[in-house]
Formats: sequence, structure tokens, C-alpha cells
Amino acid sequence: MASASSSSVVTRFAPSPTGFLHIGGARTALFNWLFARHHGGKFLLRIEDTDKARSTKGAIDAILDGMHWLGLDWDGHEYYQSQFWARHADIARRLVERGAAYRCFMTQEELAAERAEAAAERRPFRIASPWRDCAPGTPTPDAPFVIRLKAPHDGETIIDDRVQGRVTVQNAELDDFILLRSDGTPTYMLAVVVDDHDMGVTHVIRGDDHLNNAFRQQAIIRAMEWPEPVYAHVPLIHGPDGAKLSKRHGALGVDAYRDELGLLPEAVSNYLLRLGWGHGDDEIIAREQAIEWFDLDHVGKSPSRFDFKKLENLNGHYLREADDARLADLIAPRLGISDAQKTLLARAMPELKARAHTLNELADGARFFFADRPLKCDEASAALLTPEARALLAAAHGRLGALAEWDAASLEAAIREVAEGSGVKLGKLAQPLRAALTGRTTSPGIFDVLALLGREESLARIADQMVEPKE
RNA sequence: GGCCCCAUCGUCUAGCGGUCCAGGACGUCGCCCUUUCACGGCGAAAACACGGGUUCGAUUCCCGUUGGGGUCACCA
Repeated sequence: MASASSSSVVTRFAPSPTGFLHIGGARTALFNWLFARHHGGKFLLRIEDTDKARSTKGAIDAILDGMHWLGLDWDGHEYYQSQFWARHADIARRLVERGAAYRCFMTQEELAAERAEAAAERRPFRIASPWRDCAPGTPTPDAPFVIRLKAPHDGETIIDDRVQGRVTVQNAELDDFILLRSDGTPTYMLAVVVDDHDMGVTHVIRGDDHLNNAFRQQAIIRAMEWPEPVYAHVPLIHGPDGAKLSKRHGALGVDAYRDELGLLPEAVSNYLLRLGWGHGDDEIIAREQAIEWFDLDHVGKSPSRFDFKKLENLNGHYLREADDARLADLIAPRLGISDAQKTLLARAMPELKARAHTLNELADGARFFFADRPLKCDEASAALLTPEARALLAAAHGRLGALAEWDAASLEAAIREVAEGSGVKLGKLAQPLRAALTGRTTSPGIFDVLALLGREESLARIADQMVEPKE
């Protein structure tokens, strides 16, 4: 285990591998990562596979993959909580020895009865185990038992949370929760405290849903007389409707943000950073800048809603900033094109990426370059190909065929000439030309399209549309 | 329901007693640019939940109401 250096910051991200790395977890990871990097400390990764039945290899891979994609590298190897069960059990025993915990032999039936009684009297259920205060040496049944924390009944517990502020709870609210299950495995509550301590974690930055757990965990920490970490409970992310983030919203794995929504990691990362944290009026914040600026003081206290529109807008920004060859590589699989075609794609990228917000849109906009002749025109573009338009295309074809230089500037001059010569505005020729060349009504600038497509392909596509198809 | 937390434009947020008839961004709506669509530029509408205090003065501090969220397992 990492040695606990007293002065430097150690954070951790501790996902449970029961699904994918969801967006809330990704933000928690990002905050932990940024905080550690900002302070020149360490960022550790611990897989909380305490619940063996629900933990899967696939889920673990998905988490690691998501972290890599977002550029969140952790220091050292990843930890697996299940490897430390012996240590957890040992701490549980020591807690019993210290009189801070006890073996509870209550059966499920006895527990259920207590619960039912509480429900009948309409009072909150809080376990009252007869085993809590039995004298040492009391004979114990030869039966399964759990180890419960002897939670304090009096006084109050205070957590000075770096995000939520000072939070106080009456100790009477705390119950004797289970530390060690009857099968000898630790519960999350015990494991998290022991591991955080052993890993030297100084700052626990996690979702707000753990705030209530912090009080219980603190009870264990105090019983062991361990140093208390600094807590920072970050508000949760909600769906657009304010309700808990569901599958329908954005509770997708980060892999879906990449593969299905076609987003760039830098965009997702920037968006997540600004969700719940702010730095004045700054919106576009690069990674290095984020490391320099990030702090816990400016993390908001209220939950925020997920806004896909803003994420998309941000993605559009990063798309325009991205390297052309990289983008070509990213969408080539979606287009199913050859390496040779990828070269053309990269050359077209400056024009293409200006009008896309996602990789999906980017691929859609690029598709016409690689379509087979004769092009299938969509409805709107087909409507443009009137007899008059076809005649203009024929005129353009003649002029273009005689062109010496096939570059955007020469092409523009030639096309403008044809339009003028025919007594029509440029648009009257440009739109049918677009239809013939791309099969669509929207595309990059038509002169760029001609230049990119090349003389042969361009002339062939125009020729295809010069006469109305039979049938 | 008990306990805990939260509350500025539709959304993300700036604001840490006067500089705020509240600033930025996304979204929306105009206009410009223009061969289309984008990009870009300019502009508009749009918020301090409500009620009490404290104060010379509250978006900022305190209390309550309302609304929202979290949590109450041998899950994590």
C-alpha cells in the first residue's frame, strides 16, 4: 500500500464495478484527479468489488477504459478492495477488542420483528441489539453472527465538509450498522474506511449521496483513532427534468458518449468540469488550465441538471479545434473507407468540421465524398434538379471541362462566369451543382467540394445529372 | 415519514452587504455575413422562490414557509 505522506494530497476514485462508468462517476473522478494534480499529489484508483456477486470483469474494464478515454490517469496500480478482506476482518476484530464494536447474534427473524414493531408504532427503525451491551464472558450461541459498530448514542457528530460546509447530526440518529457480515466479508462502510486509511487518502471527494455515510465512517475512524480525511461531497447530477439521472437521460456509460453520441473526451471533460464548478466567466477551459484553477471552494452546493445542448455546443468547439488527421481517424470506421480515402477525408476536414457538433454529424456530412455514382439525391436536392437547372449544369460541365487549373479559386471564377453568362444569380447554379455533387442541399462551400472531389469525379457527377434519368 | 442537504435567467453559472434596475455561456428569437448549411459578428427577451427579521443598506447574513434532492440493507 502507498505510504501516507503527511503533507501531500492523496485522493482516490472508488467506483463499484456493477455497471459502466456513468457520467456522475466520471465527474467525481475528474474532480479528484484535478485536485490531486493541482496540489502535486497522488490520485489513486480503487475498485470497490466488495459485493462479489454484482461485480463483473466487464464492468471493471469499462471503468478503466472510460478513465483512459477521459485522460484520467491514476498513480500506481489500481487497487481491488476484495484483496484486503483479511485486513478488514482484522480491523473489525480489533474494534471488538477495543469495545467499539460487538458480535451480534440476532437472527433475520428477530430483526424483522423489531422492524415490524417499529413500523407498527410509526417510529423510525433503529436497531437495538441485545448483544450490544452484554457483559464480556456472556455465553454466546454457536451460531452465525455479524459484527456491528457500537455507535455512540449521545452527543453529535460534526463534519466540516469542504463543499457542503459544517454538517451536524445527532448521534442518536446513527445506528449500529454492520461492519462484518456473517460470512466474514466486510461491508462497504468498513472497507472504505480501512482502505482510505491504508492508502493514505487525505481528501475524500465523492458524490453527495455519501454524505450520510460520512458520519458512520467517522465513527469507525474515531474508534480506531485514525486521522480523519477532509471530506468534500459534490452535489449529484440530475437529468434535464430535475429528476435523478436515468438511462433515458445521461446515465449512460462514458463509452456511449464516445461511440453513440460521438463526443470528444476533451469536450465531455470540459463540460463536466463546468457542471458544478465555475471560474468566473470562463467556459472553455483546457486541461492544463483546469489543473491550475481547480479548487474545492468553487464547487457549488446544489445539484445541477445535465444539458445535452450545451455539451454538444462545446463538442462543436473542440471539433473545430481538433487535428484534422485525428478526426479523420475517428470517423473513418463509421464511413467504412480505405486509408487512401482517409487522406481525402483529412483534406476535407477543415470544411467539414466547421458545420458539425458531433462525430455523428461529421460522418454524415462527409459521406457524400465516398458515395458511389450515380449519386442518390435526397428529396430536397432532387427537387432542385429542374430542366432549367440541368441545362445550367450542362453549361457548367462544358466550362469546367475546359479548365486548366482545378483549384478552388479557378473553379469559383469559372462557375461565376457560367452563371453570369446564363444571366442567373450564382445561387441558381450553385444549388443544383450541390445537388449533383453531393446529393444534398447542404454541404461545404461548393467550390471546395469541386476542388476536393477532383476533376474526374466532379465532371462525372455533374454529367450524371445533366439529363433527366429515364424511368 | 425520520434525518441531512440545497434554492440567481428554461439550463450551467458569476456574485462572497453598497460597484447589481444582477454579468457570462448554452438554448430561444431578430439582424449581418453568404452559393446552401454551419462558423463568425451584432442585438433582444429571460432570474435573485416566498415571508419575516438583522442592517443606514440586502441577491449576498439569520429564522420560517414552499419547492427540490439525498439517505434510511448482512448494496456500494
